[in-house]
Amino acid sequence: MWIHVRTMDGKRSEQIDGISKLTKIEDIREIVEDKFGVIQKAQRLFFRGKQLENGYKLFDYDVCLNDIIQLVERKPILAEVPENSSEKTGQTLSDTDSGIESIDPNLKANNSNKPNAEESSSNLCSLYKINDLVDAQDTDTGAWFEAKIKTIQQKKASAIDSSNKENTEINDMTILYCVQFDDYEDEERQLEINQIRPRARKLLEWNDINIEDKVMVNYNMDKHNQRGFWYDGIVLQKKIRRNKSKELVVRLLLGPGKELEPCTIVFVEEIFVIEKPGFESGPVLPDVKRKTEKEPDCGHCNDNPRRKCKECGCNVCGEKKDFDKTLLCDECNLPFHTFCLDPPLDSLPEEDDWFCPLCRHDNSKIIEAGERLKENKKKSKMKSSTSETQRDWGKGMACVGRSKICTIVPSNHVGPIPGVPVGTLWKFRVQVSEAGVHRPHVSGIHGKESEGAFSIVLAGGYEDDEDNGDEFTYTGSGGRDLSGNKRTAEQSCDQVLTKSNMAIARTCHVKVDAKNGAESSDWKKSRPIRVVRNYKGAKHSEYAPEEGNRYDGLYKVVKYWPDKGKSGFIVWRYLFRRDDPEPSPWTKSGKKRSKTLGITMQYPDGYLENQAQKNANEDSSTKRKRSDVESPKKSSKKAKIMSYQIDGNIKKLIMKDIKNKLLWEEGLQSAKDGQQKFFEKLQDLFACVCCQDLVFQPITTTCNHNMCKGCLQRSFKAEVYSCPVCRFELGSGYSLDVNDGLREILVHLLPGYENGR
DNA sequence: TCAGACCACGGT
DNA sequence: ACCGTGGTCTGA
Repeated sequence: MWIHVRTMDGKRSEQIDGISKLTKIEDIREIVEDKFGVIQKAQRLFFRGKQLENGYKLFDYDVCLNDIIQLVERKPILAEVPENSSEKTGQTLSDTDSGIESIDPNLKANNSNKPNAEESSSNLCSLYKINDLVDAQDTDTGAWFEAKIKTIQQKKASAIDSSNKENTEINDMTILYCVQFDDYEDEERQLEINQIRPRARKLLEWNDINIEDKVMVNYNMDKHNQRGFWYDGIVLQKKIRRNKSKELVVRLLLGPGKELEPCTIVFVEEIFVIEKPGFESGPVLPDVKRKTEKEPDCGHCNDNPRRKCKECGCNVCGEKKDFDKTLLCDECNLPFHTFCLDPPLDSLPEEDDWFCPLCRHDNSKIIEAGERLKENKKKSKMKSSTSETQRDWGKGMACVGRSKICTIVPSNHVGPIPGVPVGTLWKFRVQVSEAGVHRPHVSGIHGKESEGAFSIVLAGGYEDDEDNGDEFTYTGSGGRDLSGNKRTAEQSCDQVLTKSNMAIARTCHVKVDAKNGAESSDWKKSRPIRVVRNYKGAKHSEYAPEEGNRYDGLYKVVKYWPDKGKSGFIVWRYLFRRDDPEPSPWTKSGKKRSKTLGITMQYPDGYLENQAQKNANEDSSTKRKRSDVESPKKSSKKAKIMSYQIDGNIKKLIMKDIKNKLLWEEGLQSAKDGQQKFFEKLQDLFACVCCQDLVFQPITTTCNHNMCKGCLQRSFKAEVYSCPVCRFELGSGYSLDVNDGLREILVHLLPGYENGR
């Protein structure tokens, strides 16, 4: 597997090859140190807002193929603390409450029941005190995190503005607050007063939210519809959709001069009031943790500090205190108070490893190190977490997920996928799924019993299937015992005409007969099914591709019938016949067409680089064997790629779409690189800035930007009358006229794309 | 070298 | 909750 690491500013990006989903974070750090020259300790790695911690695997964070991890270099602490001042105010928190020191006697620490220290220091005038629970802004991301003030320090004299020199009183501007983040305990930051405020705990009712209000919202930079971090934002739009769902669009404030808009907020029930500085305002609210993307560390008690928990608190008494007197078992990783043990320990053990009573006596029940990870319902049920297998399944393409999804047509689309010509080749099934041609990852049939089948794959799983190219027989699925996560097995019972078997039968233009099967008297009226041939079909078929998977066009079911297979059990058979205007890829004209279209084997992004890296490593380690490992693209004789010929009528329409003249120029240019490139570009050029999908009922504004009519309407209903792309003021009277020319072009180029909307 | 074991993912 | 015409690792 391979992933990418990118610096937060996006200036540098590197592909990391040859890793596994089971690769540990510390190993990633080592590679990052190599490639970026950032020492491991200074690396902060983020993925979907989560900070990656050593000891965990990529899999634990759902890092998948081609995902991008962001790298932030931890900045050295800038401020120095004068020696005398550190004695007075810069006290660090010791293990008891005695370390709390009040700086301003008038302000009471909001979480301390200790009376204020009489001998509080000097003339410091601060809004906060040590141990105050605050929201603190992370300067790298601009997000606010729940944190606690650990120390309060005075800035070094030289750092103080010279104009303040006369002023001997120390004010808030000259104080640095050292805070510790709740979720990242090893993170300490020195922040200024404006980066700290009381924790947001007051929820805002929908009706109390007004345009232009500054509020605190949850937003995920990568996956906009998922939970992320907490940011400040200015409300731009507020809307209730017809289905009563609410929508809030904000401009995120990420720090001085850093803003981001428009951002659609998903968690509209969790809009918080931004607290005024200081704790003088009103009673202290109960401290209930805001939900962030990070899952609770303890799935048992949800990190509720008031709940006794034998998972994250002492395993004997459940209390969550006296952590300095807590031992962690080296095997089960559970915490134990020294004084709760039987017999209790007076001091911490000398040895590096310590085992709890249970693990010490029972050597048979050794739990793997790193086995006790974050509780994750789904993952804990998975085989990998229950069996003690050492198998590294995470390296290759067998267990990868999709990294793209086809949205130009709905998943139940019948007929060809626009922009995917007959003959298109993909190395892996997962890519066929990504392209939308055959969506299931493993299964050979895509269809619903109620809706019929959409596509099938011929992969030679049934040896008595016959393939004559333009006509073939196909066997249904089922009737096998696949327990144990197997893919194939002997036929062990009869197949029935249900589920996907029924789905295929339904497409046949004849009344369904689940008992005897049926034959259509007019097979051309059957519904078309996309057919993909896999190289494994070569076992019994001469029409299978040499490598990977090939889209062979549309076929229709002529008839289907139950048949006694070699095993003696009933299987369902189907006769498919080709009915597609595009020539079959194995014919002369088909081959020619493939050539002129410039069809080459498609590999996943980064695959060739990864292979090259792999080969380079092998060569350097075993120099003796110089077997030229298949270099997938031997472009010795460069086939001339024919530029994609756009239909004359469509070209005329394009010429008429004057508002998008520049975009079309770019689009037409890419047509010279072939059909594939053209369609990629098309979807890129005409993506709606709001929903990121291809524009639906496109509106082209006076400022020449395109967006869906619905998306712009939403903006208008929230009384925002400017262009979502450039903020050009369109005015409340702006008429939402669909650019019919553009719409017609898109419908012609991408037939079916409107169906799913 | 190859058959067999076996993992997660996406779809119903 | 269940299923499946992938793809890769392992051990004979």
